[in-house]
Amino acid sequence: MNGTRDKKRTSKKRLQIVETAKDLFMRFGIRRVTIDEICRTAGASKMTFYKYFSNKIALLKEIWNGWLEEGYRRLEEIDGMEIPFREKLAEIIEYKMNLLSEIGPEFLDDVLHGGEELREFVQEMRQRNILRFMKYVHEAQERGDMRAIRPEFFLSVLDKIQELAEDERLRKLYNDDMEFIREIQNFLFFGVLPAETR
Amino acid sequence: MNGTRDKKRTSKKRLQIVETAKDLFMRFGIRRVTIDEICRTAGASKMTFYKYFSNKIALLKEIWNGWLEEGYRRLEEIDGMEIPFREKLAEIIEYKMNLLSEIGPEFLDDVLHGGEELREFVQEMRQRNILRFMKYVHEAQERGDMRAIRPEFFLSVLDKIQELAEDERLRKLYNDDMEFIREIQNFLFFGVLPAETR
DNA sequence: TACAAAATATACTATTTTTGTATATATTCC
DNA sequence: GGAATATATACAAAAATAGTATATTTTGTA
Repeated sequence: MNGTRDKKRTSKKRLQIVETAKDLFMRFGIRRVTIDEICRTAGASKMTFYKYFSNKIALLKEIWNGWLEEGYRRLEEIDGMEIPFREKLAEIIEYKMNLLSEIGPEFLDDVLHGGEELREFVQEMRQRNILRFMKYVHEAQERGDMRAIRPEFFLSVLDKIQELAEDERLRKLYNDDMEFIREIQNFLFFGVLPAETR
Repeated sequence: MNGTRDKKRTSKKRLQIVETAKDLFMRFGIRRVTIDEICRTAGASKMTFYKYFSNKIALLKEIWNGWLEEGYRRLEEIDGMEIPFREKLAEIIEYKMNLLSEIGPEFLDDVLHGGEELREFVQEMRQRNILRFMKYVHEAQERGDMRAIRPEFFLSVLDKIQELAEDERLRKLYNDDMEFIREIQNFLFFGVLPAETR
C-alpha cells in the first residue's frame, strides 16, 4: 500500500485530462472552458475528473506548476552550457517568449482577472520564481558578466520588456518573430547607443 | 421619416457590435462568447444590442450573410478579370481557403453543431450559393474552359477538397500554406497523371 | 438652444449552464 | 478473482447568461 500517491499522479486518464486541459486553456483561456468539455475532449468521465482534481482551479494550478518546473529545469540547463553569458541570456529570453506566445493572451487574461485565489497563487509562484532568478543575476554580476545594475531594477525591466513583446501592433512591424525577438535582445544587451560610443 | 431603416443598419454602435462579434466569434466560436461579452468589448450597452438584434443567432446570421455577399462580389470581380479561366479558378480557391482559415474551426464547429435554426439557415444559404456557382461552372463549360464533368460532381469534389484543406495533419506536411494550396490547385486542375500522358 | 434619436445605467426575473455528488455498473490488469 | 480504475446516469445546488423594464444621459443636428 505504498505507491498509491504516485500511481494517482501518473494514471493514464489523469495525464490525458491534464494534457487536454492544457490545450483547451491555451486556445480559449480558462473561463471559456468547462469541466464537462475537458472530460468529453479527454474521453474521460466527470467522476474520473473529480477523483483527481477538486475543481478547475486545482487542475490549473498543477498545469501552471508544471510550466514553472519546466522553466527551472531549462534555466539550469542553459546555465550549464558552455557559452558566454550573453548567449545564455538570449536563450532564456527566447524560451520565455516562446512559452508566452504558446500560452496565449486569453489564458493570461483569465488568470490575472480570475478569482482571488488564483491571483494569489500566481503571485506566490511569481515570487518564488523571482527569488531564484535574482540569485542567478547576482551570481552573474559577481562574475562580472553583467553591469552593476540592481537586480530588482533588472527584473522590472524584464517585466516591461515582456509587455512590449506582447504588443501585437509592435510585433507586426517586423518581418518575422525572430527579427522582433532579436531587436528586443539587442536593446536589452546594448541599450540604444551605437557600438563606437561604448 | 424615411431613412430610418438605413440609419439603423449603419449606426456606429451597431457596426461596432457586428465587428466585435465577428472578431470574438472567429477566435472562440459562438457558444463561448456571451452577449454581455460582446457588449463590453464593443463598448456598447446591452440595451443597444437588443435594439438591433433579437439575439445572438440573429447577429450571427447577419455576419454570415455579410461573408456570403462579400463572396459573391469577389466571384464577380474575379470573373471580370482578363485572365485565363484556370487562374480565375485558382483565385477563387485561394479566396475561399483564406476566408476559411480566418474564420477558424471553432466557428464552423459551433455553427454546424449548434441549434436546429442555425443549421437550417446555413443549409439554405449554402443552397443559394451553390446555385450561383453552378451557373458559373456551366458557363465555363459552354465556353470550353472546363472538361464536361457534371456540375454537381464538381461541387461535391470541391466539398471534399475543402475537407482536405482543413486537415491540420496534412497541412503540416508542407513547408508553408502556399505550397499546400498549390498542391491542391494542381490536383484539381490536372489530376494525378504526369503532363506527357495528357 | 432645444429637440429627437441613440445610447446608457441599473436592477431584476427567468432560463440555461455548469458544478459537484451519489449510486450503481463496467472495465482493466495483476 | 479481486482491487483499482473508469464509466453512465441522474440529480440538486450554484452560477452564469439572457432578456426586459424603467429612468436617465449623451449626441447629433435643425
